[in-house]
Amino acid sequence: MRWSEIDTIPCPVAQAMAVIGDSWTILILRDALRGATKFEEFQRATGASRAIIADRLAHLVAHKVMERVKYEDHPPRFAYRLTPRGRALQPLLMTMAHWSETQLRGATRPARRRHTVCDHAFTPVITCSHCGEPAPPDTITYDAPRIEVTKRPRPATS
Amino acid sequence: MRWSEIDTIPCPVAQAMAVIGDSWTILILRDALRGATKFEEFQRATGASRAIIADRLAHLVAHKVMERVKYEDHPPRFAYRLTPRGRALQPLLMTMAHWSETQLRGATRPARRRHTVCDHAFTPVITCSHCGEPAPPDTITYDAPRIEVTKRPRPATS
DNA sequence: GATGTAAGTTTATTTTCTGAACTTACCCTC
DNA sequence: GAGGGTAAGTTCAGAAAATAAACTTACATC
Repeated sequence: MRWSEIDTIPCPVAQAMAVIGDSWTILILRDALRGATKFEEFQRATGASRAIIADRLAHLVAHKVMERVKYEDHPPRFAYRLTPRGRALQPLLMTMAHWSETQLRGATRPARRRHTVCDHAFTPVITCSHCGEPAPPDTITYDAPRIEVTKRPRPATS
Repeated sequence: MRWSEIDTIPCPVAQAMAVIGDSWTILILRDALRGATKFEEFQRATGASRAIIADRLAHLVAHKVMERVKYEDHPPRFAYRLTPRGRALQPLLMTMAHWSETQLRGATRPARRRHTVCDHAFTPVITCSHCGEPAPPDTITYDAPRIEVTKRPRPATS
């Protein structure tokens, strides 16, 4: 199976990867969440080739993660802005950064996130929408385990 | 810049992508979190080519996200298991699946997650480690905005 | 003896990426 | 008014990576 066909897999993770899973795309989204909007900004900040930036931005626009808006007519200039769907990726990027900071000992010191509600430095904690308590991996089960869709030949009737 | 060089970028997100950002890798991790351990399981569940599975598993092992353990000597058989570092990716995958389920209208119906602490269906909510309240994107600021590391020539003193 | 399973490796072909230059269109400075 | 800068791409040839399919080793089962 080709990578370009992952969007045919009926799985939420695969569907997400079809939209944001290409190489460089996450870095583009990282920069968009930091405020980048221009083609050149994405190119410089990511370091990817211009052809890749053009391709990935078009892909994100096609999937309504970003929108392309003209902000100047002569000469034509465009800004790429996150849509609500794109802004909804912030928790994903934050979770990824947190994993990186806690699990990989790189040369990067942790970002200092501040919660403006309580005005304190914090780390993200995933909790349960029902009881509000933390929901670490070992406290989670799935009600309807995913069923492996296997094609089995139907017994011939003719 | 080549994709194989992202690991040189001093940014937590880029460092994470260097470890888990290749195409197919997230699907391999998805299956590992679902309980897959064998080479053939990963190959069948993801649909990627055998060469890709071999390459990606080796990469994950090299970065201590998975470990390769022999579970049979004659003939040699190996299992790939998540390390603590790998299991720590569960929140990332869950956040991704949640984004997909809420933001993409695919043919995939939402997984029914259950929190065993309160025994209720739930959705993941990111909260603040300090006050415990939800920390949506618009309540988060950064204390030390990332500084662009630019080399500027030191004024000559001789 | 043939088939199946498991864990890969090898190979030829196809696809994608990279770096660099090129294009259009305007503005600013000397 | 010539040259340089900015912005948003496109084009192209060469390099790198992915793909499908076959092959390998080693055993177990039919």
